Amino acid sequence: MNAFAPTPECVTDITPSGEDYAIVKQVIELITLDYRDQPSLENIADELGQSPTQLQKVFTRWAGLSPKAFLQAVTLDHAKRLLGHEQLPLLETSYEVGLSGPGRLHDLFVTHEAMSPGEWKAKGGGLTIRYGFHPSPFGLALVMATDRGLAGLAFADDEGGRDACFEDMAKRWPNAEYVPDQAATAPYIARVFDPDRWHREEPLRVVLIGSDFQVRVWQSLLKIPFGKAVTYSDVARDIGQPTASRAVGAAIGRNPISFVVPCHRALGKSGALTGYHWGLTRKRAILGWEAGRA
DNA sequence: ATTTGGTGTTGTG
DNA sequence: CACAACACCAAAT
Repeated sequence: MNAFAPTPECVTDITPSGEDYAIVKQVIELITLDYRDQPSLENIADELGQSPTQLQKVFTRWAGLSPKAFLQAVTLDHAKRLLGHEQLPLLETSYEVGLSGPGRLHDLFVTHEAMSPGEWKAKGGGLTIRYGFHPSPFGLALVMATDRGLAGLAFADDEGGRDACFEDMAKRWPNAEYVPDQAATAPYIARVFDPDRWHREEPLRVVLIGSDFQVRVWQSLLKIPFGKAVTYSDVARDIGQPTASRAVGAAIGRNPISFVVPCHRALGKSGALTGYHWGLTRKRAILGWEAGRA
């Protein structure tokens, strides 16, 4: 059960226990399934065998958003609104708005640097990657870092999912050396999920380790302003390969630094939420979380 | 509503 | 070096 790594005790406990996450997850699933019926808090609590007040409290603490607000935020209508409340905003224009609009919340102030082609070909050879598991608002998170910055962020579904999660990440750079080091990764977690620190403090350094094409796609995602979304074909157009939307989808799916590189802000052309490497439920949750803070 | 055909890149043999 | 697999999309049933 707990054979993989010692449970983190150095972590600041702003996050709910795994149990809470499990409950919240059910709530989210229920809401997103039945949002058409606009279920009341009572209905939901009934369905899950919880008391309404308790449920309200847990959910709000977890998401910074009441269940009611979340319900509204998460309808398809919301997803479509993200794409642009006027006509479909082409990526260019949303960049304009995102970059030049006064006081507009831009994205995380992330400075990114890609690895050189040589380093990429080495598949992580000669690279030391420190990693650790930490609780996060969206479940247990696996953080990976090199001395040049944050390299990977993934989500594990439950305790048993740790190994699978680590495998999934580690096979991306098979020749790297992996060292468990909670102390090194803890600072990243603290910053990444605290929106107040995104633009004031010094920028977050990340390293994008991937093929040339993938890196271009990820850089394009980083330009999407907070609280906005784009379609896969928008991204394809932005990187100068307008017919490559499918390839873009594949590349987005391999994004190693989830949440930081906002792959959750990529939607299908109709505004429908399409896939997510760590589960559609989590994608909805993240979008809802952002909607509550926009 | 569903199906079908055209896509670019990547991982595998 | 070919080939199947993809978090897609538009056009034709």
